[in-house]
Amino acid sequence: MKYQKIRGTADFLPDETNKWQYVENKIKDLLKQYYYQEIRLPIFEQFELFARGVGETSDIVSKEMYEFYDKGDRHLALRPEGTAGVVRAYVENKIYGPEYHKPVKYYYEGPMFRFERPQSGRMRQFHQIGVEVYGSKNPAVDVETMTLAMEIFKGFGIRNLSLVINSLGNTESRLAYREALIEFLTPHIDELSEDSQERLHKNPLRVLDSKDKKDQEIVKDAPSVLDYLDEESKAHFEAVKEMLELLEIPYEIDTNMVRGLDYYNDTIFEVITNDPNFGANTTICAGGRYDQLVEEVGGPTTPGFGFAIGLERLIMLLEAADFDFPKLTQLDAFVVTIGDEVNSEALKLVMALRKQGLTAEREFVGRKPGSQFKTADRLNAKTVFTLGSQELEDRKINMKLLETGKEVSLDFDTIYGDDFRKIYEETLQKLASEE
RNA sequence: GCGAUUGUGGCGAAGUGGUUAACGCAUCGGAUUGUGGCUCCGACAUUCGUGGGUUCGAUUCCCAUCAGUCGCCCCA
Repeated sequence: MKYQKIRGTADFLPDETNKWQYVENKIKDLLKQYYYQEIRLPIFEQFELFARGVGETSDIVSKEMYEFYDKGDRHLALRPEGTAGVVRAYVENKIYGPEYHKPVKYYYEGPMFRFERPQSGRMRQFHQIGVEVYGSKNPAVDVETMTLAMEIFKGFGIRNLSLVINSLGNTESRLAYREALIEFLTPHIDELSEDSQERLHKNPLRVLDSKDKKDQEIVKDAPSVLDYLDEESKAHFEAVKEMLELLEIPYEIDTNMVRGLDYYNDTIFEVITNDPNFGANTTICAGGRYDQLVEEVGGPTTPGFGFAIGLERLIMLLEAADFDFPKLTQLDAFVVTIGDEVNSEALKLVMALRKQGLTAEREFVGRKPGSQFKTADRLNAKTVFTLGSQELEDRKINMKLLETGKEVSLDFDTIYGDDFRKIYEETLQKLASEE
């Protein structure tokens, strides 16, 4: 094979896109109810935006970004996540201005890029749908947004969902906690896994969610972030919990849950499923509050809250659960052709059917009638119109309902008439009710 | 970046250091000059991911490379 797709990318053939369209549409419908509006942004941005926004030390920036210089020697990167770009657009377009109703609620959808080792549910080009809310520190924003995340998954009938929350507090308290954590872990350094030993000084919070059994054992007794929150953060977290209870949304607190991206503060959350079809606990959605990022990117102090859903993972989950994706395309009519001499009339016929709003396809390659019927069957066509030289001569054609095998003869004049759509529907009814 | 594993027609899958590379599905043709889901017959890989090496001979052994899958790291 001469050319093959780049590692970690995927071709989505119609069987797949059918599922994707269904899932995307369903999510977007729900987003509209929450008054989210779509924002579409470039796939590449200045490298610096991600470096500053996501955090220079994060793995995403330091080793997983697709970065390059264009012919104008600009240092660019393919977006590894959606939030930084949305924040940039928010600032650049001065959405913070008074004419925009606050909070501003945007959603985005599209491909993201990370140079990682491909694995199930993890591509180098992958897709996220995410939401961002700007301009309110109200804990109700946190709760509304987390609720939305949960509702999206519930809408697909996914069971065994849990909402896991935590609070990181503000910058100062996080620093204080970081110190305390290093102090706690240092005496155990020899017992920690190799990975965690490395993390200890680079990003000690990451030790908290190590998968290593021994690490987990040690970390169990580690100090909790929640004990380091200041009054404001504490009140905020309390309010969030109360509102979740008010809405009767079950949640768990995991004080060891942290974030890979550096910009979060206060509330962070994940939606986790332990659907038996899907293996172990899997995070399908993650997000939280980021009150410094807009300022970091050059705008006025503006609180933010958001989350992103990995679409590949969501669809994998649905497939594993044998989710019944409705077919988005249904062929109303298939035109069977017999003989070359009907070629032009078949074209005219199929166009006329489409003009009536019907979904129609015809035979193009001149196979034998039996095969054409088989195809019509396989394409799940409702009806078949059989066009041969006899029909051409008589100006009449048979319309057959595949389900029952019943046929009726129609004049060309009727089919080419302006109100054929109505006649078509009535004929369908009639054929279906016949013995 | 690390580790494991796999790579044979459109798909699934057997197989072997020597040459006719099973079989199933799908597809196409015929039995049945123009009507579907059954049956029967026939066709369909100058070739076993790619490149190199060992050998008289390699799809089979070795090396490299590309790709898939799974785990670690990381993350949605």
